[in-house]
Amino acid sequence: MRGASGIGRRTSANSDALRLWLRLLSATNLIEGRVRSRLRRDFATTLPRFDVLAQLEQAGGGVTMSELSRRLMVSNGNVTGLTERLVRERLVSRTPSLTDRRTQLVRITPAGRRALRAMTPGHRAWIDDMFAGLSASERATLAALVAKLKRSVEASALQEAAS
Amino acid sequence: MRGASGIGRRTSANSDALRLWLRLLSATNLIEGRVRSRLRRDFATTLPRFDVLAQLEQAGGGVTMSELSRRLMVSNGNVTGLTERLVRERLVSRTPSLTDRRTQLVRITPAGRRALRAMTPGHRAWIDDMFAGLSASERATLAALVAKLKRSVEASALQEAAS
DNA sequence: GCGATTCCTTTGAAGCATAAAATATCTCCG
DNA sequence: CGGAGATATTTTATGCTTCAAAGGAATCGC
Repeated sequence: MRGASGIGRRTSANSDALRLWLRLLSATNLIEGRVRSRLRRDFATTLPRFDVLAQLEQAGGGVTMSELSRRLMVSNGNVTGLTERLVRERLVSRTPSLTDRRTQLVRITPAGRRALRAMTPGHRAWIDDMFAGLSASERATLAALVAKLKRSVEASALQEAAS
Repeated sequence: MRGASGIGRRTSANSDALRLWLRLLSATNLIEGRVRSRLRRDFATTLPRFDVLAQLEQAGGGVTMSELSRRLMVSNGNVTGLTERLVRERLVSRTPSLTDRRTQLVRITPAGRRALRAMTPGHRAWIDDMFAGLSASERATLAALVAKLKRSVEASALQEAAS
């Protein structure tokens, strides 16, 4: 577009990918922002807190800090502060492991489970509303393409790591 | 839309939307994280800084703080600190408007333009690599669906604002 | 002209996020 | 057994982000 002489066939593909990425980012930011502000307004909480509770509930038993970090896709340093605040609010418990003195086991408390249950239906309804403009088949196509994109990104990461 | 009667049929659609959303979020987080760490590693900068420079370059002339806030889709308060740091690094200038004493005009400096030009090709190549697993037609389909999703989200926002 | 309202920006408090270094523990190989 | 490396977690420094509140400045209505 700005390149004068036509860098070649790849120019249009490149711009396509960049534009697509910016569009994707803007759409997810839009959704994420709305979820965040509704969580704040309706439940006086934040998205990371909600995510921690949801992951702990889904995990069932106790989860190590590292495992939580992987599941949330955030750094382990971050997980320390995150659970710290949730422990302070009594929504989560953190106990040393009996078998490995390096690790802590994080669990959702009954209060945490109550809080999560109070939020889940609303949360699901917001998402549903926001995606309502897409038909079921469009959602299926989108899901497949996003899955493929994710594989593509992971492949590109592997390729770079190998060099 | 939240009406009572059709909970039966809508259940699976709901889970679909939620799963799709989580997948979308995880894919964008993956890409964003890679862009962020490469910007840090190769250019010793951050994504928000890059975004500010790119927006200012694209804007051409001076841009008010509010306009920058809208373009970046971040809060006003955030823009203050962001430009603050970039001004300190001499990549951006900030001058009071002559016609409206409430506003500041932010501009990219020659040094900022140089820095941006140094980063742009690499940035575009990363994105291109990460999207390489999708064919041109898949990218086009994805772009169209994301655009439609965005409209859907905006419609849902309007609808809520009206109530 | 003047008051009310709206707009632009900054400030302050809290939280979220990363990377890098420090600490502690575990594991495994010799 | 002992030490080298791997793993789990916290700490530190820095930066990004939001919301809410507050200030000054422009504009609208009269």
